[in-house]
Amino acid sequence: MFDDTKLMDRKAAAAPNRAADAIVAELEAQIGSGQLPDGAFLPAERELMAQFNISRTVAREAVARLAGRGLVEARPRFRPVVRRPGYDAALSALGGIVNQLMGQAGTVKNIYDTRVFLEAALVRHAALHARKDDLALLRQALEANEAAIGNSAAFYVTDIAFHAMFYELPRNPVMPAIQRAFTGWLQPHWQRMPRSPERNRVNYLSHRAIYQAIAERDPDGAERALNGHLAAAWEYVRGTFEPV
Amino acid sequence: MFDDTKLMDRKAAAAPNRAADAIVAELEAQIGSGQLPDGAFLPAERELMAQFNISRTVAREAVARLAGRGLVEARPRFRPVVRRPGYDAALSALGGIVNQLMGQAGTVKNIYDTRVFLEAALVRHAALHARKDDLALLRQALEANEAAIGNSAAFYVTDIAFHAMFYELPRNPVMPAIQRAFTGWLQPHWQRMPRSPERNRVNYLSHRAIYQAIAERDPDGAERALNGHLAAAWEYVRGTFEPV
DNA sequence: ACTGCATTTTGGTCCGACCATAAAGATTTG
DNA sequence: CAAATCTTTATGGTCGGACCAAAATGCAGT
Repeated sequence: MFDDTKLMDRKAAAAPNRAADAIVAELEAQIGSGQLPDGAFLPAERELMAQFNISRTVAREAVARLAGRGLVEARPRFRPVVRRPGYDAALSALGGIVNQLMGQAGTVKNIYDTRVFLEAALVRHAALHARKDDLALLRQALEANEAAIGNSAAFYVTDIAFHAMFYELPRNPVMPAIQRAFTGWLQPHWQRMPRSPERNRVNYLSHRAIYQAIAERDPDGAERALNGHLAAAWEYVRGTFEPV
Repeated sequence: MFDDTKLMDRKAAAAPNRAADAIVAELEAQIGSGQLPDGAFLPAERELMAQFNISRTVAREAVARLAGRGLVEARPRFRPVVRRPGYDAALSALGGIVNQLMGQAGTVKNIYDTRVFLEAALVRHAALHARKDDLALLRQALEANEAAIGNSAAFYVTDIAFHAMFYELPRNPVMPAIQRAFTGWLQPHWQRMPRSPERNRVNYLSHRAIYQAIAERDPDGAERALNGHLAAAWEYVRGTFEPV
């Protein structure tokens, strides 16, 4: 049709903007409106050129922009795929920067403290509001954790799964996403932590204490148990990245 | 010279990667190590070309990548400036995606609930651990809030400032950043909320109740007051974006 | 219907060029 | 001499065309 739209967009953008901005906005809208459904291929770069009367440079930049925002998944030589963003995608967008932050002193501690703070509130919430089936799932996770004491790799997995229960309980999809983000960021440090069945047993006992406090509807006890558990874990791993 | 470096980089990248990745990694490292201090100019694109034996295309993509991650600030026609990332930069990187998420049903509620959940834990923490000077600051914020009851715009600001105190108290720099992120995301909705001195007074009274509970070292009371306050606020604004 | 090869698409990279503006330098002016 | 103004240069933004390698596709042969 007419490319009046393009010209108008350029003018509408008062500040000296990039040409790609208009394309990004348009594609963004199409993704948001479902016109480009999740999983669909983004128009090929050469198609975008024709559609928007732009050079390939701009088309590529627009796609790169969208990829940076997580709206499309652009693997090196594959057709970019539309990814309707979820909470995980959002949090994972943080990944890069957080990893950079991790290089700075005190960052790991700050992030870990934040996690502890949130999780303390979560166990408290669990103690107050967990339903019977929630408790059953929690117990199940606890038992899986116990069964894995002898296998440090499996223990790590069940450990995370146990903690994950707390994030599931509020039934707010943001919470599990936050947990996945936390574990992802802290994983590199945690994996350097020496593990052993003895150590696993200690952690398991902590988990059990937390579970019992929750089952007894004792928020303070649960919070205390969790804080003790995570404080101990911190002491155990701090040496691995703070060469003080 | 030789483009051996380039070729080697290509090989070093096991998977069929983008050439820009190597440059991104290098610049990232230089930023992290302080070799490129905060506020410094990034090498010009044509310099990067020479330095890394790459085409301008790749140089530009690398810069764009860094800009996407928030490590450099690339305003349209200005030299890109190095920005050592902080917690704010990290969370602001979420902005784009979250805004996209906001278009989906239930997202605002989920994010708001997360905020409420966290803030409840924060007032509880405040009630238990606030020091005298903390309380003084909190009282000060409360009084500023009271003084602004007649001016809705000012009230909005002091409202946020009052809540901000809770995020400051744990002295974990992540918390204030989270608050700024929350307020930034929710702001568009909140601003559509009708405001009035009467409404402001109600909110102020809620704030005062929270403050009093904290001053009395009553975590449960503080949490209850906050939850009531924010639940009421939610009821008040839900109509503005859920056309149910 | 399946397999394996040939063709076409498509993203990745390079090159060279031009423009507009920001930054820097030279020049005029008060 | 300093300030304002003009001129040059540096730099990012965009364009068009080209080539490559890998992915996707089509086709042939079994």
